[in-house]
Amino acid sequence: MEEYEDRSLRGRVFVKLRENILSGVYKENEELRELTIGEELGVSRTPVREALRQLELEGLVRIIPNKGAYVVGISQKDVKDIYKIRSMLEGLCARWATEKISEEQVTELEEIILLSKFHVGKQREAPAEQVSVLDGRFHKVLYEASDSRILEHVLSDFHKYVKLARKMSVGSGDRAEKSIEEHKEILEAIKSHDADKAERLANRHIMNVMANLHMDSDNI
Amino acid sequence: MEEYEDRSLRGRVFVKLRENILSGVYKENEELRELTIGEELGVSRTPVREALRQLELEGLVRIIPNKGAYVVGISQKDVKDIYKIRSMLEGLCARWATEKISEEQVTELEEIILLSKFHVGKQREAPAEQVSVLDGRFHKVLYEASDSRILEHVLSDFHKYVKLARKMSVGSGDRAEKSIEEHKEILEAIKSHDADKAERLANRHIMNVMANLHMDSDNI
DNA sequence: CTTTGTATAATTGTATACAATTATACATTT
DNA sequence: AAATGTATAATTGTATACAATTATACAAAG
Repeated sequence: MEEYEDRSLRGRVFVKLRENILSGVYKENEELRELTIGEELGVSRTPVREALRQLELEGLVRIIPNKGAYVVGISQKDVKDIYKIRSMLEGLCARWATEKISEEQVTELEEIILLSKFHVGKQREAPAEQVSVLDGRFHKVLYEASDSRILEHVLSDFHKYVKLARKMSVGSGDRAEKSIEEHKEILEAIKSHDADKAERLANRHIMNVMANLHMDSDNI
Repeated sequence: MEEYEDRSLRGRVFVKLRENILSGVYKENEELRELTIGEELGVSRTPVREALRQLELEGLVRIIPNKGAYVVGISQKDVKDIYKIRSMLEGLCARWATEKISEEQVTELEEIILLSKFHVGKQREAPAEQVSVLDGRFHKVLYEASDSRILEHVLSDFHKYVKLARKMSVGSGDRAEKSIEEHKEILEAIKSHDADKAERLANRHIMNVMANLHMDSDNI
C-alpha cells in the first residue's frame, strides 16, 4: 500500500508533512495553510489538500471545516501509550506467527538476525542506521507471518509512528545488542512452536525498547 | 474528529463510500472511477478523490498510481481478527479506565446501562437500533475514560468497522440482555478498582460478541 | 476606551481545465 | 490467426478558477 507513496506529489507531501509533524518542525496547534505549504514544497493546493485529509485520518492533523488544518502531533504520553499497545499487539502477532509462519519466513528472520549481529559488531560507518533498518525488517516479516492483514496494518502504522518519534529520543548504549538477542529468543520460541513463550517474549521486547528511551522533552 | 464528517461534500462521500464497501454494495476488486462516483453522488471529482485517498489509508481501497482505485473490503477472517485485536485492546482500555475514570463518567455509564435495560425490556419499535446506539455510547465513554487518545482512536476505528460489517451478520436471540449484563459487570469491576478483573471481563465481553455473530458468507 | 457593525482580505470548498499516463481498438506485419 | 505497433480514447494527476466561508481592519456609536 505504501510503496507508491513517493511517486505522486500527494505521496511526497504526505510523507514530508508527517515527518515534519512527528519530528517537531511543525509545532502543536500550528496552522497549516494549503497555499503556504504548497509554496514551500513547490506544488499546488490540490496534493496538499489530499495529504492533509489523510493526516487528519491518522490523527496528526485536526481539520476544522472552512477554517483550517491544525497540527495535533504526539506527546510523550502518546508515545508511551503506543509502546504499551504495541507491546500487546506484537505479542499477539508473535503468537499468530507461531501458528502460521512459513519455512521461508523463518529463514528470512534468521538472515536478518545474522546481518544484525554483523553490523552491530563493527561499530563504524553509521551502525545505528543500518541496525535500525534491520530491526524494521525483522518486525515487518513477523507482521506478515501473522497472516493477518488487519494486525499487520495497525502494527505497521504504530511502527512508523515511533520510528519517526524515536529519532528525537536517544537509545542508549548496548541496547542494540540486547535487542538482537531478544529477536533471536523470539524466533527460537516460534520455531519450537511455543506460542505462549513467543507472545511473552515479544511483549517484553517492546517494553524493553520503551524503557530504553529517554523521553525528557514534553513534546516529541 | 469525526463530528464534522457530514458537513462537507468530501465527508459525505467518504462516509457513503465506506458504507458501500463494508456493506458489500461495491464488490471486492471493483474499480472506483472518480467521475462515475462523482456523478452517482452529484459532486465533482475533487471531493471524491479526497475521500478515496482517505479510504486508502483505512485500507478499504487500494490505489494504483495513474491507474485507479480498487475496493479491498474486509473478509470474514478480517472481522474475526478485528474482534480478537479489539478484545485485547478493550481489556487494556478497561484497565486504564479503572485507573483514570471520573465520577461523571461513572454516572454516564450507569445511565447508559439503565437506559439499555429499559429499551431491551420493551421489545417493540426497533429495539435493536436503540440498543445498538447505547452499546456504542457505552464503549465510547469507556474509551474516553482510558484517558489515552491513541487507544481511543484505534478502538473507535475498529468499532466503526465492525459496526458496519455487523449489519450483514445476525446477532441472535437474547444476546442483547447478556451484553448489557456484561457491561454492568465491567462497570462494577471498574468502580471497585479491580483493574485485573475489569480487563478480563472486557476481554471476554468482546469475545462473546464475536461468538454470537453468525458469519456464514465468505465476504461480509 | 470598548464595543459593534461593516467592508475588505484571506482562506478553504468545490468545480473545471489541462497534462500525463494508461487502456483500447484496429490496422499492419509475420 | 497471432503478435505487434500506433492512433485514439479514457482515466488519473495536477493546477487553477470561482464560490463560500471566515478572519481582519477600521470606523462609528456608546
